[in-house]
Amino acid sequence: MAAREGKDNLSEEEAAAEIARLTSEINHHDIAYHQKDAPVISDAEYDALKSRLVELELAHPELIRPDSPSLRVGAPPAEGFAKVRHRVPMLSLGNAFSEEEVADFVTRIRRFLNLPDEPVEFTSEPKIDGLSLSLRYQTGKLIGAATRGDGHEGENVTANALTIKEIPNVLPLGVPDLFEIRGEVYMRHADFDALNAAQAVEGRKIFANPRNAAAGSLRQLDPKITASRPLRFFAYAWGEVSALPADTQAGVIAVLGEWGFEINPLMRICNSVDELLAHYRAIEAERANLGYDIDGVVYKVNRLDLQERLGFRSNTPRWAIAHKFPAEQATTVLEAIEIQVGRTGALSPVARLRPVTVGGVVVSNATLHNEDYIKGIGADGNPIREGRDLREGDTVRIYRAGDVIPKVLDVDLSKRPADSVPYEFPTICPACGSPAIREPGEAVRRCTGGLTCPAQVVERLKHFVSRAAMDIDGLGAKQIESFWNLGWVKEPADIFTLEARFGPEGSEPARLAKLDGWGEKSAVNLLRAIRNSAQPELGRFIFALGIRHVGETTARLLARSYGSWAAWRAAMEAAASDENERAQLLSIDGVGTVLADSVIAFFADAHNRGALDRLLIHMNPRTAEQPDIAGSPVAGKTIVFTGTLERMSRSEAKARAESLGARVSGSVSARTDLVIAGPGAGSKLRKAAELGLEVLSEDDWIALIGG
DNA sequence: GTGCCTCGAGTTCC
DNA sequence: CTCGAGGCAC
Repeated sequence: MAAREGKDNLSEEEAAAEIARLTSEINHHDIAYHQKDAPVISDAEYDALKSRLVELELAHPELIRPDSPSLRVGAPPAEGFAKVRHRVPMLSLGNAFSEEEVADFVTRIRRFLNLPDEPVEFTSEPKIDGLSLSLRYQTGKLIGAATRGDGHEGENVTANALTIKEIPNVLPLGVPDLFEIRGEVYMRHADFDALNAAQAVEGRKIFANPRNAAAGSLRQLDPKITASRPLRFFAYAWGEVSALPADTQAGVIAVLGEWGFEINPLMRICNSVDELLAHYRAIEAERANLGYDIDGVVYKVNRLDLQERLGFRSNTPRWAIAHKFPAEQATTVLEAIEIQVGRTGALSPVARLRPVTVGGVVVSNATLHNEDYIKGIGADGNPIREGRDLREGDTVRIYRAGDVIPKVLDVDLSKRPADSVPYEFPTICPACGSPAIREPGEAVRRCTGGLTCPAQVVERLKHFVSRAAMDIDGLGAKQIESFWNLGWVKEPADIFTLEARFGPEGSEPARLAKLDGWGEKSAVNLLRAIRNSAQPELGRFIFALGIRHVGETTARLLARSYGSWAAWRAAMEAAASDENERAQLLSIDGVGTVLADSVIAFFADAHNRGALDRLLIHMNPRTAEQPDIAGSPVAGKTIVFTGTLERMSRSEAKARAESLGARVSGSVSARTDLVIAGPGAGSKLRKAAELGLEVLSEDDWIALIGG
């Protein structure tokens, strides 16, 4: 190994010692900076430590420690923005596109809160079409600004936010110690036009719309450029806070106005669906005169205690919804219908369109969902659009669903070419030629090729490395595609043997670095990221396996229920022949027969087991983290609710129990720890008595969990 | 069996 | 983002 000394001429031992020293020093400063907010060295000194570490790691990749600060999220390379984790996620809102959906939203809330008749108060305000930003104030000073990103992790744009005039750098005395304010950065029409005119004069980029201009301006690496752009900010929400200055949505927002933020003047309080809809129509009528873009109206439950009770679904709050304006439409020609094969073998038709601008974006592809959608048939077998099947050559109306996803709305039959023929959906897989079968009652036609179908295998590999699964930096769909074509990666385990294939200890220079688009640095980074991914969260790992019916949420549910990989795998393999084990799987609230059988079949398959064995040589999924259960009286217990709950709805009770670390099951068994029975409880209560289980009334339960 | 409510799997463009 | 379908309550 002497030949592999770095260009700094340090020996392996010396380099290792220095890396260890740098690591501990940087960790120390990270803590000082992030947790105590009291840096003890200058940023420049800190950066010097970091770059020395990276330099050593580049020279001695074999010495990179899995806990190296250079790998840490939030400590990125100099280019681009640092990542910031949102302590309170920045979720998106559910959407309503019709008055019925708004009425459903209100009904749902009343039902959840168990207030079928009483009015619930809502705020209603325009939905600004900009980009959301979270501003963190500590003792009244702006200490950080982050974009939404994926909702959990955004980009640190503090330096840029500081240049926006409508964002105060300091709040008045007496504000809570910690206050995260959230709102929308946007650009007014007049400012946008002036900016584009100036850009044109200078021969610079013209922005397609105010939203893009605002986004582009905020994400400038040079804050001076951001400062020169006419950005504005409306405050409308908050994230992590040490105290709240009011107990209603409208009350808190009004206080934000007193603190110096711009708040939207069109916010109103509404007491009924009719009032919400009236306000929606009023805003829609004013839309063209506002001077800035909006794309709908947002309704929120006004009382914060009710918001808290309503809580969150996996990705959206239950207490708010965005009522969207109808989407812009455009007409173009459907030039061809092509078929893509997904990881489950699903054949998905995609429309190739003559490019057309819709809502400021050029669209050339659109999803067609499935066979029936092309035929114009709905799920119930009835035509959605009588006689409106889609044919190549047709003139079609398209729109962007939610202003994002292009969709075909319908056909202009008057423009249909005389020689057009109905589209024939293929019955063999275009990727491998195997028969493509449509199960009775299903909408999707699937390739039966399984592992012999190259399209399915590649898509599964892409899924394995995808963001929500293993999330390996530098290894995305494109890289998987090229490694597959080279024959380097045929199954997940191969990802972990890439290192042996092309260095750093193999051939010199690395074979990877010779490929188009790869340099030595990116190769080293990739290998490091792969090594760094060897201990994934169990839930992510289960999701990565790509078992049918097991998505992100279910994977986490399984991880939480079984705790460790070994326990889960053993249980799933046993469940094939052990009825008790299968019953235990089915007893998990949210797991039914289809899901259970899919998982059991996955583990019964010899090829899958072999691929797992090969993969697990290289990795070790982490045992699932339990929810925050400090002081929780029900942590780790299995709970069953039965009968009618009178003080909260069943879904609310379930959500509360889970947030306290309990496992909510749908059926009573010997493994049940606690049964909460309301009036009208029947068979489950009897069974609980037979088994001698602890049974609580709803009042006891509420007392137990503390209100 | 029916009617929610959620989740999974597919998709676009930048 | 939408659609289809799984899971569960009624």
